[in-house]
Amino acid sequence: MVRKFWLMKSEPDVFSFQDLQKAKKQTTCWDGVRNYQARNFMRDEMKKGDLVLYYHSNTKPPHIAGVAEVVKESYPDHTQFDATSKYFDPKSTLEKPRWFMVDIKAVAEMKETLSLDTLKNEASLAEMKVVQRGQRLSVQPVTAAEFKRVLKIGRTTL
DNA sequence: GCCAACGTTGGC
DNA sequence: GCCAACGTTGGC
Repeated sequence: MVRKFWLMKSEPDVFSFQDLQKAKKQTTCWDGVRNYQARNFMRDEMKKGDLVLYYHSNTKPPHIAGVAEVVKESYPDHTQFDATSKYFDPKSTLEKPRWFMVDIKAVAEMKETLSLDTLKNEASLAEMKVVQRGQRLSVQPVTAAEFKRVLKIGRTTL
């Protein structure tokens, strides 16, 4: 099995990489994804041991903050069944859950965070989805080369 | 806070 | 199954 690489977006005001580091076992469930494409990546393709670039969106400047690892493969997102949750989905049932999530664990904080500007100015990263205009997907695949390059620019080793 | 880009919903 | 209306994302 080949390890794959991903980028996941989170608003630091909601749940930052530092929050993840402080969390129990430095692990969290990635609840609240309500986009089919992002769900499919989590449900079908993310495997234990895959590595994740943890991206802070909706902040100034937006940036890659750290690296995390998938520690639990997809299972139903419990918030879809919770009527008090803003992620509640009345069309979802226990028998046929619509939304899935994975657990990720903090691995390393970026020694130098990589701003979106930096990413955009990096020719070798021009193909990264996150630098492309209008790209809203909150879970997206990253190539091994891109992942490696990001770590190098961020002076970060695992 | 604005708004462009995109995804989803629902009437027809 | 089309597409207008609406809601959300997320950079700026």
